[in-house]
Amino acid sequence: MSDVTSVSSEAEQRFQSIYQTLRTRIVLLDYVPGARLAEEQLAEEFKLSRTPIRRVLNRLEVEGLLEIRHGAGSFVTELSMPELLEVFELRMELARLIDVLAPRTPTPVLVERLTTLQHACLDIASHSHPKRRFAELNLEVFNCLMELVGNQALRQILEQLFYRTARMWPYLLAEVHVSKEAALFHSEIGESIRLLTNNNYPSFGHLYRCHLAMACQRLAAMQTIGV
Amino acid sequence: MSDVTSVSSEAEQRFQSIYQTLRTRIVLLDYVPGARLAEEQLAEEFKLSRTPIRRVLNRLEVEGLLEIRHGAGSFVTELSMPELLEVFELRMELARLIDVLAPRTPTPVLVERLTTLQHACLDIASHSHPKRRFAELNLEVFNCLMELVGNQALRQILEQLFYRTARMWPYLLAEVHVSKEAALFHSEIGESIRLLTNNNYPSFGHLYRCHLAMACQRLAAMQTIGV
DNA sequence: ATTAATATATTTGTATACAACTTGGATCTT
DNA sequence: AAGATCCAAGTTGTATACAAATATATTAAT
Repeated sequence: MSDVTSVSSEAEQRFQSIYQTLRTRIVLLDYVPGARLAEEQLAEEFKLSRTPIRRVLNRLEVEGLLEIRHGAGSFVTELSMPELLEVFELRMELARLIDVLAPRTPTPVLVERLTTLQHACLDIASHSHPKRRFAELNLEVFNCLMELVGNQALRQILEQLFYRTARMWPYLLAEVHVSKEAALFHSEIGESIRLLTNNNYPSFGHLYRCHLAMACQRLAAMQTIGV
Repeated sequence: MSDVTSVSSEAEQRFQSIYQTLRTRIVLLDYVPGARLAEEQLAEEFKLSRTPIRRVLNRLEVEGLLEIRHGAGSFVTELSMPELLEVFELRMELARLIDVLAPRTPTPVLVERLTTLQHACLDIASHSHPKRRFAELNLEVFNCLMELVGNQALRQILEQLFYRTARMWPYLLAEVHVSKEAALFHSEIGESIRLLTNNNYPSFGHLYRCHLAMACQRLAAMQTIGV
């Protein structure tokens, strides 16, 4: 994605920056579901007028992370379990396509980044805000792995869907289970690295699918929300 | 999609109307690749200011149909053969998922609409503008078929990808081949109807995939464009 | 005549004032 | 006191003036 959206104009850079910032805040639950984002307030924070802010908010609405109501405000959307499961199902099927559609050779620097992130998983439990830290690492790992997707259209879709479900971790995960989940994540990254360094990268999609499937099961086991 | 985007506010209705209008114009080549869309001009046409028009243009840019350049204008994107093939490949794989993820039972009214559209295919050749007519019917048939997709996330994605490739028909198809292509389309719709009325709808995705695959082959056989 | 530089016109991006709408509270009625 | 009504404050949507950037035409230099 960042390859496609090659930063061009000044305005585009600003947009991307604010867009990614707000998206991250939503996904990390800095803005919890139901929270209101005031345009004026954001405009002040980013030292801009409402106009460019509105463009970002509109985009986030299209992506399903915001709901803008005339005269009322822009509200972070709620998570609904049926929707989460639906999107997860789709992500699982799409994962298989990673192997089929133009898989990319992992670079050494990618493997190195993954290894760094894997080690960081060990420190999640001792972090000041474990759940948030876990969500952060989840985000970073995802961004790494997306480099393996050669089909740009697929990549864009996977990204969109990821950000639609990524909130579930800090939202649903009980504080007591964070360390267990972190350990699982650590081993998952390890498996990915082993596969990638053994030149089996064209079956990475399969592995990723497995990880998603297991995550989906754990998700379904968590407390029911939404409809 | 039209179920999800349940028309709400006045502004949202206006947006949807203009958005779909412009998208259709691009897909039907009323706006050819490379053409410039002036905000001021569109604002005049729709009796609005530039502000809501810009929202529409931004959305079309995200969908890959426009490229907006500061100080220069908003230009309809060019078609590139590699991108078309890439998106087609993805659409083919996604088609299979229609059967897996919440397939919907076809309603009698849907079958009736399809039958009407099928008959309309016979009149394409004698139409005043055959290629455009063909593209129109292609659009309408697609909208019908999307009713069979129960997974909303999948539906949204299929729609997005469709509009990214739908332009190829009026763009690449030679005038002499329109009647041949129309006949093929006629029989494809026929096959779909037969399948749907035989209560075999859970395998509709497979059939759709076959149709896409054949279309993709014909596409590849057409004159090379882009890179 | 050709080319480079400049100026002007055109177009998109931003800021801002105002309109449309929603929400919460105050006031009045019963 | 409960409920309905109305008003006012606050928020998003739209229109518009201006800034920033680009493209085109003009002019000057070689």
